[in-house]
Amino acid sequence: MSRWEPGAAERLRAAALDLFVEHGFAAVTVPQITARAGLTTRTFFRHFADKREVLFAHEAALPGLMTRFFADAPPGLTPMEVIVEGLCTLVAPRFDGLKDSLRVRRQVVLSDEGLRERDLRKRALIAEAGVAGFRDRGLDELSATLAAQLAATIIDTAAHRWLDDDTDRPMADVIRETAAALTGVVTDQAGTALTGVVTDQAKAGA
Amino acid sequence: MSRWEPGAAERLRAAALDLFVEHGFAAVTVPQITARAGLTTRTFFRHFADKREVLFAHEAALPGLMTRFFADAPPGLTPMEVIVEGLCTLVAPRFDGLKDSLRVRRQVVLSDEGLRERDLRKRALIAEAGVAGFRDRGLDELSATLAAQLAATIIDTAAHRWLDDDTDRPMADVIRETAAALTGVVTDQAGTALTGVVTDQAKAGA
DNA sequence: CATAGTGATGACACGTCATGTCGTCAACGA
DNA sequence: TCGTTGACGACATGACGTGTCATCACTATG
Repeated sequence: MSRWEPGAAERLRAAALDLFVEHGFAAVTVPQITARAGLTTRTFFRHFADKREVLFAHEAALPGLMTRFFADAPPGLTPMEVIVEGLCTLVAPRFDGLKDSLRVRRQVVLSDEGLRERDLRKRALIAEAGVAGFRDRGLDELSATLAAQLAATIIDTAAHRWLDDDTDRPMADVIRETAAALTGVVTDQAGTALTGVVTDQAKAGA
Repeated sequence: MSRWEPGAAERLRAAALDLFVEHGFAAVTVPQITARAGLTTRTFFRHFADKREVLFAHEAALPGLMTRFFADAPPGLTPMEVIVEGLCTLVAPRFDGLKDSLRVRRQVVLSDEGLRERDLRKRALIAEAGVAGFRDRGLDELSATLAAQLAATIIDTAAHRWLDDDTDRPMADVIRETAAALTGVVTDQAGTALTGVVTDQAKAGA
């Protein structure tokens, strides 16, 4: 038997999320969180760098996965194909089936400026990881940077659309639809052939 | 004669930048800044919401300008044309001729996690403003969101490339080049005009 | 000239965040 | 058995950020 109850980090995370939903992020103090989890303030900062991080630690592994997936994707795929495949493979499974809890988390994040900032930093870390992957594929620095930014834009936009959607559409579909729409905007087909193109691609993908 | 020396905000900004360059952002305290500017701590927070904001307040007007420019651009232009014209008109003049001071500022921002976060938040505010403009142009919500994200990606990437460039190339040129490269990545011409390597690999794979 | 209002600043107090340091105690291995 | 490791508690500290009130030049109005 251990001297302390196990799972300190997870208890802190759960306690923090509950309190954030109940009182709002800014109104909750770290001592309140640790009191509910049965720990001390100092222990909170041993597990999380700051009060915000408790809402983002769960996705710490994503950047590394992105780099490897982009770098190892079959040669011959276009950048957009690599992006869509990578996001559907790595990201979509982290969304499907978790819509309710992710909606709660998003509401908390959007309610606080500081949390929005941290959210954007996490997205930027994913993009930086993507740059490394595309560089390993042989893309020049500029193309790799832009491709990684596009990936970040697609996952971000798709995530919001998926969370706003009330059907059970799988995240991978939304990702493909968003990528197609982005191609349309860049090539100036915005709104013209959009609907038809998207459904065809979505059906092909499913 | 005034009771206090005029230009309190500008004095604070200059003092802060000097100290940040000299000691690093984290090592500088607000009382140090205000002491150099001949003011009190409380006055600093009357002019800037927090310690980071002193490095970003100068671009507070950009989002509003972006919204109006995008919304008022001549009808018939494609989204990418609107983006490039808007950025060249509104943003490029804020760069040309200021390369040295902007390089100093970038170095400070990149040296601190918190400043990077704030930087990303400012970019996101520009993107949000862009969405409003494209919506006013008649684009659907998804296309407007993606177009605004593309604009943010282009300005961000172009700014870094311009700062890394040692020639006197005007910012507008870099913006156009970056936009063209982005179109190339999306339509899979990445490297065609740049290296030629990737295209060969793609053709071999396909 | 007198008076009241406005607005930027100084002065002070306070709560929270974040970190450094040291002590405690269980678990583990030689 | 004994030393090491690692998670946590306890305490102290400094900086951040905010609320509140007083001060004093400037301005408008009569």
